[in-house]
Formats: sequence, structure tokens, C-alpha cells
Amino acid sequence: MTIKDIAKKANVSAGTVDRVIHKRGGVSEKTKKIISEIIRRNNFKINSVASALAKKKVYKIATLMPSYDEDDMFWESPFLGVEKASSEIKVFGFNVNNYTYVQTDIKSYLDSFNKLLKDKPNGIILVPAFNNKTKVILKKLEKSKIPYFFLNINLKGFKNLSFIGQDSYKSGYLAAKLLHTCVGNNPQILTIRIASHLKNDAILERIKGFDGYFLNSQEESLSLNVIFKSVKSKKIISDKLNSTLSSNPKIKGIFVPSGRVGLIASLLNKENHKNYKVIGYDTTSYNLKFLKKNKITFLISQKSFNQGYDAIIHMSEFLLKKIVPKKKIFSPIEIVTKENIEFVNLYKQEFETFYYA
Amino acid sequence: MTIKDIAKKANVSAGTVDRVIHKRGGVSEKTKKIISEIIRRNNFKINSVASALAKKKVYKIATLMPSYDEDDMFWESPFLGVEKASSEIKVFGFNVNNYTYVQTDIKSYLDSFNKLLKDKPNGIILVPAFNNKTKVILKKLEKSKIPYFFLNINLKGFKNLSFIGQDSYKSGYLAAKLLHTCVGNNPQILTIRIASHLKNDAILERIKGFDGYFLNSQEESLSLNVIFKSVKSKKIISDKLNSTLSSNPKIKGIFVPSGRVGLIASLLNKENHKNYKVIGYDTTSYNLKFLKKNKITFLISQKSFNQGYDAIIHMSEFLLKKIVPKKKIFSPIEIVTKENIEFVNLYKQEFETFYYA
DNA sequence: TAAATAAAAGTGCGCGCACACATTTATTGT
DNA sequence: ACAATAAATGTGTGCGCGCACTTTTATTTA
Repeated sequence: MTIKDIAKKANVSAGTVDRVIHKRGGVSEKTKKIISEIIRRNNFKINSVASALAKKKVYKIATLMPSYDEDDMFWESPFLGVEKASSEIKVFGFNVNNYTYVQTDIKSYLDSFNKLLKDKPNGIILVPAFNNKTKVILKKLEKSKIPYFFLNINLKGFKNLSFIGQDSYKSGYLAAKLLHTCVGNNPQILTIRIASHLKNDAILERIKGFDGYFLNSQEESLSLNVIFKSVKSKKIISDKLNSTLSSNPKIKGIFVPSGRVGLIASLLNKENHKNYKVIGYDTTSYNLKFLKKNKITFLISQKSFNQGYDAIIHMSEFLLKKIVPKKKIFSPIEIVTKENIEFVNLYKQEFETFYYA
Repeated sequence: MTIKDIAKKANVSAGTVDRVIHKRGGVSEKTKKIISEIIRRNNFKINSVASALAKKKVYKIATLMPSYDEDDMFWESPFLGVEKASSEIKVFGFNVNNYTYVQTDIKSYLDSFNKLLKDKPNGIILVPAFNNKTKVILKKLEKSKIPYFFLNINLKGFKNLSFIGQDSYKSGYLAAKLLHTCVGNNPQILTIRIASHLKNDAILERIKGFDGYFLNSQEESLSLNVIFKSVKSKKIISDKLNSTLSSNPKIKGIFVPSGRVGLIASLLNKENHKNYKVIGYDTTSYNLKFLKKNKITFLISQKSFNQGYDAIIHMSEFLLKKIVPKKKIFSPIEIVTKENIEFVNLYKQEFETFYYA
């Protein structure tokens, strides 16, 4: 069943059918109805391959994400997902350009954003930062009707078409459940916060979810909080951590609501502490090291590779097929342990695209 | 960069380039080298869209899977994955035909298999059963060079091109780790086996993995086994389960190495037992009911939707692009709890294919 | 009623490739 | 040396669709 077939059945030309399918207008109500009915009855679907080949329009998608380095590789993973998707949709006329910024440097954020805008992309995927500055820039986008998604971090009060990321509250809730299940009744748990956590919405939500779990639960529980001003001095952290644990021998579980869990685990390591149940976030290679050494019990994965991948795919489907994505697209909350790590990581990279070899 | 461009650079015609790319032969070594070098230098990749459009060959893929009904919906999930992939690759010239059999009925297995063969598929994906009969049939396939994958169940001693499924041993190992983490030191754990488990390779492997974990661990542990001859009489199971637990009050964890965990949980429910940690397999809706009621602590998901999906995709890539899949493609071992279930299930169904609406 | 205009419908090319077929060039045998 | 054959290379068509352009038909205006 092709457009030509439909045209024949409707006694019109292919061009008219094309006009109906693409809602280009200029077709009489009568013939429009006839054609629509034939399409419906035969369950006709556009041959996306032929469509892609014939279409000459080029779509530009731009991404804006934090950069990564040896110290913090977290953002590599969504970037790889973006790259994967990009290579897959290239053939459909998509060009993806990636821009990065230093997460703590507002100037680099603005600079990259402005460079990005000069490119005149048809759609933007960004990991937002610096609420106020973002607001100013995105107002421009909204005026020029350029659609944009938030990736991984969800700021409120914007007209982003979609958010692709984790439900932070529920992931914190899950973390609490896991720890609770492991440490038994009337748990005493230490939550460790680091300065940077205090202004990060996602991390705050995780903590809310974590606390929410114990508020819901019937039994007595005690949650201690330790806050570190900075991550710079490991000595200070180590000392405070050590003394807190010593003076609270009933503490059996430790919750780190961020990817810094590896750091904490490393300090536990050095102090040669007893077997705490430790739970934290993100399957960076640094964290995995401690997971494998049983110094971390559970890691919660954000599946950030998939987030990057999915963001690009959804944007392409929106631009190409006008499929409007859900306002919030939640990525899986994946529980990673020493025993299943080899099976859960970067799973989607398996499929390769067509290549010459 | 197109084939024509390459042809121009190499001072040959497009046909010759085509011959090199597809290894059709009939090209002199000299020009072959020139063309290959240009392809390499420019990192040329076939435009898969144009390729798909031009190709007239139709590939037939056949699947053979157990049927499902209200009593056991497990096989619906991989079937849906197959369907999803099928609709995606239809446009590349693939026709997927699905055949089913009643898992306990050897005749229906053979009948379906023979029907399938009449179709002369180019590739076959099957959930094998009845080792001996399978051997006879697959010998035919091997003679006629039809490639086939095993799905979900991996029989040894066959020339299947690939196996798509879970590493059962490791999933059992993980189950043990989870239970151990939850119930504390010197655990006493009840493993429940049902008659059908005794001949099912995957389930036996899970049990091996489960036991393997405790063999590796340093500490004392006690693993009780209860075996039920049949799943028909719930009364018998309930009674025996109940008496075993009563007479072994130290038991804190229950391991059901199959999707029957919901049944066990339902009986625990009725007997109003204390809070056992229960772990089992498969996210069927029946099992999920008990997960949500906290009667099951963890479910291990086989991601069978993805297994079906991946099997089809890998087969198509093999037929179309001659990409040989890995001998064993392990699907993730996913840990599902009440708290993350909404995020992990059927995740891949999000993307839709091009449609007219 | 005819010309002017608007609405509706038709036509044809090209996207990049696969593949059958036609043509040229090289090699062999006599 | 020349035909017969094999090897190497060239050519042309169509896959299904998108889109610009052209043509036909209907409607309006003077």
C-alpha cells in the first residue's frame, strides 16, 4: 500500500493524497474525506524510509551539557547516549551539535548558550543551571518558538516541552526502603550532605524522598545528618565521619544522596569501619570500584546514557513527526549491586548502526 | 558523501563501488584497493535509508514461543517485544511471523515447528523445549543453513547463532546476595521448588547460583529446601509451607527460583505469617500485586520484553548487515521493588514508529 | 459572458542505493 | 593474429515519497 495506491483508489493524484496526509491544505472537503477514509480503512502508514530519503529539510538539534573530566566523569555517560542517538538519526536529516559548560562557571554557561543560539537550532536539549540566567535566555527561545527539553535536571517554572530524567523524590524513597530492608527495624541512619548538595534541586528531592519514606513507615527511626562544607579537605571529612560513627554505634546505614558516595566509601575504607550498608548514586567507574569491594552496598543508577539517548530521539520525533513527548519522561530507577553490574551498564550501546566494513 | 562521489574520486562507475562495498566480486585488485582506501579515508557509511528503499529482497523471520493465557501471562511480554521490533523493521523489508505452542504439549510444539518450517523463513527465533525433539528438527535447519537464535531458554549442544536471555546462575547469585543483605548474618533461608522446577535448566541454574553465593561467603548459613510435587493443590503447599516455617523459626528469607513466587506469597498472606523477606522472579501482574502489598520483597526481572525485542533486532541486523551477534546476549538482571516498579516496566515501548494520524 | 482570480488537482524530478543488464577491456586458445 | 571467452566496468531503472511547479476546474467580478 503506497500513496499511489491510495490515489488510484480515490481517483485522484498522488499529490492530493500527499496534501491530505501532511495537512498542507488546498483539498476540497469531499475528496479529503474520501482519502482519509481509505487511509483509515487500510491502516496506511507512511513509509518512513522513503519519506526520510525524499525529505530535504535538515534539522539542527543542539545540546548544552556540563563538561566532564577525570575528577568527575558523570556527564560522559549522557553525552555518549546523545552521540549514539545522533549517529542513528543522522540519516533522517538531523545534525546534532553539542555544547558544554563548566558546571560551576556561570560565564562558560552563558558563553556556550550564546554560541549555541548562533547556530539557530530547531530544537535544544539542555541541562539547566543558574536558574536566573537560564530564565532570561529561555524567554528568548520561547519567543522564537524553539522547543527545548530539560535533561537530568528539572527547573520549575519554564515552558520546556519535556523533562527527561529521574524522579528524584522516588529514587530517594527507594534508597530509604533498601536501607531499611537491609538494616532491620528501628534503623539509625546517617545521611551525608556535602556543600554542593544544598542548592541542587535533584539532591534535595532525593533527601525529601528518603525522609518521606521513614515518615510514612510506622516504626521508630533515627536519621542523623552530617553536612560537609566542602569536598576539598578529605581529612576534615574523614575525621568528622569517623567521630560521628564512633559516637553513634547504632548507625548501620549510610545514605549519600549524590555521586559522592565513592568518596565517602573511600574514607570508610581507610578508617577500616565495620560493615555499614552504604547507598548512593551513579555508576561512575570510581563508585563502581567501591561497589565491587563491597564498600558500597547499592548504587542507584540514573541511566544517564539512556537519558541522553532518549532526549535526542524524542526531540527528533517531535521535529519530524510532530509527536509531542510527555511533559515528564522518567528514566528507570535502577538498583545496581556488585552482582548485577555487568549486566546493567550501558546496555543500549549494543546495537550498531549500518556501517561499511 | 555518496557512492557516486566515491566513484568520481576513484574514476570508476557507481556500479564498481557498489561491487566493492557488497563484496560481489568481479573487481580487479587494483581498483578495489583504490576504492576501499577512499571509503576508509572518508569514513564512508552506506546510507541505510536509501539502501533499505532500493533493496527488494524480503526477509522472513519466524518466532516460536510458548503461548500465554490468564493463568500464566509470562510469555506475553517477550511477544510484545517481538511485535514492537517487527513493526519497526517492517519498512526494511522484514516480515515476522509468530508461532506458538503449549509449553507442556509436545505435539503442539512439533506441529507449530513444522508449520513454521513450511514458511521457509530466513531466520528463526525460538524458545526451545523438549530437548530431544528439538535436536531432530534443528539438525534440518543446520543443513539448510537457516540461522536460529534461542530465546530465554538456552539448550546446550546446539549450533544456535545466539542466545538472548538472562544469565540464570548470576541471577540466582544476586538473589542470594539480596536476601543475605536483608536478613543479616548466619542466615537461614528457605528455598521453594515446585515439580516443574526440577527439569527446567534455567531454574536449576538459578538455584545453583543461589547456593553458590553462600558457598563463597565466609559465614555459616542454613538453606532449607522444600519441594512440591505439583502446583495443583494449594492446600498441600500451604500446609507444608506453614509447618516448615513454624518448625524453623529462624528462617527469615524465602527464595522462589521461578515466577511462582506470587503463589507462595499468596499462601504466606493467608497464613498471616510474620515479615519474611521473599524474593522471586518475573514481573507478571500477579506477582506485582504481592510486591505492592509488601508480601514480596524483591522481584528479579528477566526483561523479557527486551529479550523479544532484541532478538528480532539482532536477527535483522544479521540478515541485513551480516553483523554476527555474540554467542550469548545477556539481558539485564533487574531488581524490582515496590518503589521502582513504575519506572522499570516495559520501558522500551515509549517510542512509536512513524504513523499517519 | 468573458476575463480575472482563487481553489483544487495533476505532474515530474530527485533523494542514494541495489541490481539486472549492457558494454568495454583483458586473457586465452588455436 | 583473430575469434572466443572471461574479467572488469558502465548504465539505467525504480524503490516511495516530498515538494516545487504546472495545469485544470470552480468561483468571482466587471
